[in-house]
Amino acid sequence: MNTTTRATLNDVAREAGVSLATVDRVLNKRPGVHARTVNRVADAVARLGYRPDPSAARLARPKPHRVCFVLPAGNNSFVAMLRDQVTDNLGWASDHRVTLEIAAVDVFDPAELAEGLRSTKGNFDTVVVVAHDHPLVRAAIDELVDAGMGVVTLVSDAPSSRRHRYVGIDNVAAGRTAATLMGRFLAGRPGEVGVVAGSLALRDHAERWFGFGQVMASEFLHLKVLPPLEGKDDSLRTEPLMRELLAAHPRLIGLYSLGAGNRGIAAALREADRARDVVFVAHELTPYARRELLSGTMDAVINQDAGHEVRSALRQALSRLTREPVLSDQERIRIDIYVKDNLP
Amino acid sequence: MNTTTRATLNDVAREAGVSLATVDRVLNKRPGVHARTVNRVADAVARLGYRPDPSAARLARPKPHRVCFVLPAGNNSFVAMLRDQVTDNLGWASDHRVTLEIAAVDVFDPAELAEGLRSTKGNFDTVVVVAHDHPLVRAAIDELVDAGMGVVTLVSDAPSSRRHRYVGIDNVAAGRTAATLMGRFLAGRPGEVGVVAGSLALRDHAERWFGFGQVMASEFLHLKVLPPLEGKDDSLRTEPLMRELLAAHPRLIGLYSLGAGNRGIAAALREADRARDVVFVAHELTPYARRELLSGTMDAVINQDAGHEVRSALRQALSRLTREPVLSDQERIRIDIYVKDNLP
DNA sequence: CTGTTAGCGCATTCAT
DNA sequence: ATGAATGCGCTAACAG
Repeated sequence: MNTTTRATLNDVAREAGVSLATVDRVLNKRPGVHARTVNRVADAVARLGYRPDPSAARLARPKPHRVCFVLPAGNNSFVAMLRDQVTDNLGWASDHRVTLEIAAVDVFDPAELAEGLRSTKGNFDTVVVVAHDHPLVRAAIDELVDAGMGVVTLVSDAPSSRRHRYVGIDNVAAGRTAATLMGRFLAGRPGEVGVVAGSLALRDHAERWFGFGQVMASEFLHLKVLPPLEGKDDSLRTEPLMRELLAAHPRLIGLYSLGAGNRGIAAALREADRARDVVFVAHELTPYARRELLSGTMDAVINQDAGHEVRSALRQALSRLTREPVLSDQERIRIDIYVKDNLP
Repeated sequence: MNTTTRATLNDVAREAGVSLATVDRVLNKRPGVHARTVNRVADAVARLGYRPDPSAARLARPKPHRVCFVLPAGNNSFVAMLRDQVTDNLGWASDHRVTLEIAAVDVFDPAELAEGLRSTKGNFDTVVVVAHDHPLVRAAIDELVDAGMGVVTLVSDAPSSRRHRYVGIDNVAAGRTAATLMGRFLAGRPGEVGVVAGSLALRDHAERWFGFGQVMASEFLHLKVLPPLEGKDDSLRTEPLMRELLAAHPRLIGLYSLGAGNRGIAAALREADRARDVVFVAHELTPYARRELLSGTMDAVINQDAGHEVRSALRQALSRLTREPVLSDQERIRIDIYVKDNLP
């Protein structure tokens, strides 16, 4: 079970018959080393099973890695949770010789996001961004990558950009999960199911809707899914929309809210006195959602753990810089299901 | 957002007007320092907001911390997952100057567990144990604690012992969660619900049963919960039990398996051709449970993440040794719910 | 009771 | 193209 004492850089140097500095050059792929020497060192590394000691590496590193979180501006609860998680990790970051900064941009404006991203160029080693799958944003991301920076997308991906990692959930699967819960909680009752999104132009929202529709159409044919409403993730807009929906659809027995703005939805449900009757499935376990789960207005919440996401983004950002390995198992972001009984 | 450059031990020494060694003595609570000096140093630490650099500390530490995992013997799938997770973390451990060892003992025999625990005394700094809430085991744990070792209970706790931490889920809440899923999936259908445990003498099993009963009795009065069967977590024993149960109860429409031995249960359900009809809720997302979820035999699985548990136990074990802070948020083990759509 | 000193393993000048 | 030397912040052995 024990690993015998690790080989050090010095061991490798001796084994390869070269000096410390040379080994360092080949390990960090710096130029100016003869090909023959490179091989010699590589062999020695392999023979000794050398792995750099991360503690020593950190200690010796003269300047910190700089990472910037580019997060949506505004007072959305989930975004607030992300922001809090970043500040909660300041100590950890400092222990690992990394400095953290947060920038806020308007997510619904791709040009501004792109601009915000570009402005980090040269000032950071890595940027972690809640992206938006839009040409301007993709271009900005690729520009940073070309400049040698690390780019990690968080929560919302830009898959066709050249970002190094995406940290977040599979939103299609999340939509499917919501559908399964909806269908099973409704257990055979026929009727209509409403869907409220923030904006279907947002890739994650579109994906959730897609997954939801997939399962509803194949497994719960007795339920009629209504066309999605778009409330811009804003309670002030979702509330009237929801009020109309309820008035127009007396047979509505289920509601899937795949974005934010849930306070408005809950308010309309209560006003119509249908909060208990309608099965309400939403996303993100905010303090507010927690209360609604306990009150019985919400029946299930699909969640992505903001803390886990921020830590994972940090670990992956670092691993690119230090080539420390990551345990892929630990970095997989789960699709959490919460009901009133398993709240953390 | 940035932390200014951290104060070092040397800064503290200078600020307090003493030497490095004295500061070290104070910080590590070693004896032989005048009370006045202790205060001087403490003040300097506070004034400078000093936090030790964990990398430097690890690098300088001459010998590794030794931690021993005392896990149940046998071929239970969940225990196999725990074991695998320990070996998966060997690299991490080595990076943190800790050595890992695994010992296997028979969980169902408290005397053997106690003996196994005692045998680690002096050979390890910390032991992580899947405990058993039994007087002999509690005594053995307390003995290790008295000897200055760290003790972390994993998955199964011994609450009245003096263990430093418990890493695992709230099993009462897990039972309640199972009941809510059962009740809602059954959605008003009246009938009987069976319960299969490993042994109600095991505290975690008893707690799950308790939580399950709580919710069933208060929220789903149309469902009749049958007395629990005990299958020793063994498919060879659960299968015949289950076969009898099905024969005796044609109105059985739900089954909660709160321990292991699920293969036997599924086999009996299939044999009686009632796998699709009975709502089957079980624990632990083993490779086997995964398949049954996809096949539709199992309807939901309550899980505790073995990887998360092992890493958390490790971090907490280390934090006691190095007094590095832990993010409590990160150490909370979630009660995961899996359906066929959100499988990792 | 308190101070001095020598590394831990690596990154990085500065020489050669 | 390669090597020697210095120091990161801390622990622990050794001197006073």
